[in-house]
Amino acid sequence: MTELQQLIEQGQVTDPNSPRGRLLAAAARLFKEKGFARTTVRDIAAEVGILSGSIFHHFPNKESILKEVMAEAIRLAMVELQAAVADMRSVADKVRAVLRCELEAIHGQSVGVGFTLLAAEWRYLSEESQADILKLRDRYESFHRDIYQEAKDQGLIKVEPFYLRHFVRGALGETIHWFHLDGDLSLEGLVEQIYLTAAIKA
Amino acid sequence: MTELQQLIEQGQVTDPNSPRGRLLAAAARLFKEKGFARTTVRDIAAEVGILSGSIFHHFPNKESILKEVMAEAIRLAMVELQAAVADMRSVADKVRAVLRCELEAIHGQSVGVGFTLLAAEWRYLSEESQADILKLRDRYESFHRDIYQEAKDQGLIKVEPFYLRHFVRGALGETIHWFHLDGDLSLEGLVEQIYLTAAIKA
Amino acid sequence: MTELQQLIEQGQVTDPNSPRGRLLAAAARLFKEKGFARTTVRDIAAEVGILSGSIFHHFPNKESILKEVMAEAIRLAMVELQAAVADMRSVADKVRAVLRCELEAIHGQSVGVGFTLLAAEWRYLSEESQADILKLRDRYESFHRDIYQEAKDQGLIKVEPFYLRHFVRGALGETIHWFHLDGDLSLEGLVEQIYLTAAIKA
Amino acid sequence: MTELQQLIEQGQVTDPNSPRGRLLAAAARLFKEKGFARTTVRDIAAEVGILSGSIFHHFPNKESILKEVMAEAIRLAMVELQAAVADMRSVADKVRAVLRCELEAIHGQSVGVGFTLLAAEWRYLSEESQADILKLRDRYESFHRDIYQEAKDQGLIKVEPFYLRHFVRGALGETIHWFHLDGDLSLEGLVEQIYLTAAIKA
DNA sequence: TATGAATGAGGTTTCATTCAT
DNA sequence: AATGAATGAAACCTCATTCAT
Repeated sequence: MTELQQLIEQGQVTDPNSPRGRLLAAAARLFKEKGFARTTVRDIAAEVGILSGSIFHHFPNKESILKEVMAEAIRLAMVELQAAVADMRSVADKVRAVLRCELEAIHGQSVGVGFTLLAAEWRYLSEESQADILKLRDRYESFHRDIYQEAKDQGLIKVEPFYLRHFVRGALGETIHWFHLDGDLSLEGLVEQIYLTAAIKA
Repeated sequence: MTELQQLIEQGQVTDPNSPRGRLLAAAARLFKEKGFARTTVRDIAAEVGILSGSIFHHFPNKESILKEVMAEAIRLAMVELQAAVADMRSVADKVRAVLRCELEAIHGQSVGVGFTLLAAEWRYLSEESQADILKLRDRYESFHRDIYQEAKDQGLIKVEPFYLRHFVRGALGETIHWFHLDGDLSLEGLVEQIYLTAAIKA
Repeated sequence: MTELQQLIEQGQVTDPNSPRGRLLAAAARLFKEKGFARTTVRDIAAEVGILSGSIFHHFPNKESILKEVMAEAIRLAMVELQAAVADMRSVADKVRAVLRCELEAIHGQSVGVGFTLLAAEWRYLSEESQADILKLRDRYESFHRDIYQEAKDQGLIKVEPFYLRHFVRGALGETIHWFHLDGDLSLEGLVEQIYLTAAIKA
Repeated sequence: MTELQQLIEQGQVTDPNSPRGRLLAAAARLFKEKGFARTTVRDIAAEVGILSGSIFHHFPNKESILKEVMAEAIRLAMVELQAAVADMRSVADKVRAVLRCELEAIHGQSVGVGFTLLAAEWRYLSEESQADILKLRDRYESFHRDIYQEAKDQGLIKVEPFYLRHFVRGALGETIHWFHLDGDLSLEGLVEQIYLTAAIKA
């Protein structure tokens, strides 16, 4: 994972082998499984083998864990997105890359499981935290929209990139509820279905 | 609202003017605003002007309020869906009708606000309740898929109805986060954008 | 049940077929089964097919139900005790009669099930109620002690009646936890075992 | 108290000076005074100077406190019973020792006050807890019965040990309601009265 | 950095009791 | 006499957070 190591060195993502990193991973897993509100700090602590009081040496409070999980998920998704598109020449390939990349963030282990939480547990972030995360997220969203704009300029799609991105984000996010990596449809196949649905082939 | 009155008389939906009905409406509103976990029964009770203990004359526990909100939202959405499609002749009109109908359920007041909660607070339902609600929801989903199947049979769309429905549900559900009835884009316009994105016109 | 009818007519015991009487019987049964504290007025009301609020037309509060159950149990036990001894000539027969009589009150249906509660739920009576019930109970206890005094005067037993009555009351009360009417030992046999243990035969 | 220290070291009884131990002692006292149902966890916490929430660091729920009070009372009573009988040679002395020992458990401070609760609050134990405590209690009861069997073998008593033990347990338990250590009758005198009542002297 | 006991506010739920109908 | 909705106090319990060790 070259991108991951790069981010770790830059201090933008916590080393998953550090106590803090293991805490984040455990929290992300539990938040996804049971929801933020139903996950107790005791649960998280138990998951990494420490006592609940010790968590507060690493995070000022429970909410900050959620915030950090989300922040790291976006940072990671962002670099992976850039890397995925970098190799692509045609716009069609770029669109497919972008779709695949987000699906991997949702279903894969690459970004931890934190990416999913962005939608599901958004409400449990304080307003300040929401603002902070929104800034990170905006760059990520712009990147998507820019690709779609390119596609529109080339006549590949008809809808406004602004709308298309919202539709696609919703459609991809929803896959968490019905698509499974080990099912009949492969992730690559899922990309193709989305592509087919939303884009107009030449 | 003829459909509503009909459901009330059938006992499938609580009269919004009854104590229980006002409780459900208040709960739905608060669940949507603050989330199920952050809403206390005291909040709900205060909203309708009773004390928290009195809630338990109407519902056995807090979760059952959420369940009932969801159940009534689906029942109402279902009859509205059927009514909306009933008038339509062409498949294209039917597709537009189901899109508009679901968007109205999400953004309008017609179905209360309970419809939104189906996705957002699903996790807070016990397994038994989830199973019960799923049964209701299955009928609703089948109805959508059947329309899409018709559209596919007539060459209007290319993707499998199963996938398309999931994509559309995700895309429409996501609108809660960015679309507002009093914004630049009308609901009718939103329907058209979705239609344009997902369906291939002749 | 001549004694029962007599008491009913005197107004000392409630007619078991009246609403109030059925309430008392149901309460006694539930108090015995689950304990006073764990029995709700709703439980009692449900048992006789009315709603909880209606109970308070018959009793000022929950505690008064317990008190009345106890009071009627003692009144009934008292007349049965007197009747049982009336026929006996020898002191030995009288002693056996009072033992049998108390065991019947504990295990039989004669006194309702209220007699058992005197010991088990005594604590849940207010001080005033305790004083009232104690007055009733004192007559009952005196009756027992007087028989034992007779037995002592005739050299049948050695211990002071005061102590013996306490010992016997404890021993008989405890039978509720291990003796069952449909077991190997008959009630008559149980009387004999107690008699054998506590009294010295000639 | 050598036996107590021994049990503490074995982890079978909580150190009365530990937080948990003080909690148990306070709970036992309150349960005895007001009954389990009327004693609130706040009461118990206040008694040892902590807040109610802190109780749940030591016990999972209120019932488990009662269970532990009972369990420790039996464990302690058991070792004291064994110690008391160990010194005795004649069966008559053993029987007296056993009676004295149980009376001390009921009236003394030796076993805490938990022993009394075994009878009085038995109902408030869940079925699982009842089963657990019964196991402990069975050993204790067997010990008593074995002594009585010895006495019967030597012609000291006539009744079956099984019945005698039940009678004696009831009689001794009842003393809680009328016998007081600082009254006219000494505990030793009480032992003698019971002995006289139940056993046949040569 | 970790512990673990304690905090203290707040949560859901229970339930005897009231009262207008 | 009965209903049934509401009361309101109080119950048990949860849990993020603190802090001395």
